[in-house]
Amino acid sequence: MGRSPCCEKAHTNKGAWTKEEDDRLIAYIRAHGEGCWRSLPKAAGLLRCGKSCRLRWINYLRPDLKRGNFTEEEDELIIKLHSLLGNKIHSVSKAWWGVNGFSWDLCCRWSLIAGRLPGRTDNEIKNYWNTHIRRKLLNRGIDPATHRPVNEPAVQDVTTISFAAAAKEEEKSSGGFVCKEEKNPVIEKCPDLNLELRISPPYQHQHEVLKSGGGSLCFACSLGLQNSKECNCSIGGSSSNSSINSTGYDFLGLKTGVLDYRGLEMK
DNA sequence: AATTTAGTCAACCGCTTTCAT
DNA sequence: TATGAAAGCGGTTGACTAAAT
Repeated sequence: MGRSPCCEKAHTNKGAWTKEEDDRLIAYIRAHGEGCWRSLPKAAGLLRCGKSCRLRWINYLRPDLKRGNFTEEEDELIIKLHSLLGNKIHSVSKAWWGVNGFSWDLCCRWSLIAGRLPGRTDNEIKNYWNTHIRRKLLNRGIDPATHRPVNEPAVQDVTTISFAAAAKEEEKSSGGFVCKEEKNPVIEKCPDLNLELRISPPYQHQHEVLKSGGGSLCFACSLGLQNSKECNCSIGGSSSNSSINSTGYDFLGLKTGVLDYRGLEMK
């Protein structure tokens, strides 16, 4: 059953990589390409776990990495993307995202943000956020977690939707399997979850319009934010700014094609 | 010059999802 | 269908360096 173990943990090096290890890894990947991390260490003559090799390559050795300082443009893009993707929507159960047609990928913010910044890694962006941007936002008087002004009173009694609670209730009464798609969500108060980023099931109307060649979704709509102020496409409910959409620009000031969330899939 | 403190970032850890068996 | 390892992710740690005292 299952696969064989990836490596013998007792015989693997840990800690900082040496120049020799780097060279071996680079040489091996140049010759054989990326992938099959499990067998790579042995094949490359490295006393490292495959996981460690993958991390070293992705975060440090990849030739397409852009080393050096982040530009002002990159800073702003990270902030904007984080404001959209960085909310704590993890608090909604993964099961719910799955059964309701959402991709859980949308919650993996650092990798998504990294996907929009060529040559930057999720680890690098994560570190940069924690060491630079967080402070930068605080200096601007903005809470880096919520992207709201720091002195703005905290939103109390944030209403959240717990599908887990509904499922649990049903599980109790039915004594077994629950088809979550049929359950009504239970509205509960949950002070620790800020759902500034609104979520909703896929919007059928959008697909109808798209099918009939009526236009393309803006980035916000693609994330289920069609009723939000970020929406600027002709399909979204709140915005009447169809002229913006017709130019193909989304709220980030970039071409929709660039930030179409279908292009935000995992690396 | 020595010590302490703060900042940076590579690497590790633990978790979830995916996929081979 | 069940099982368990691989892959991939975000959070955290700790070694290192620079600045302050």
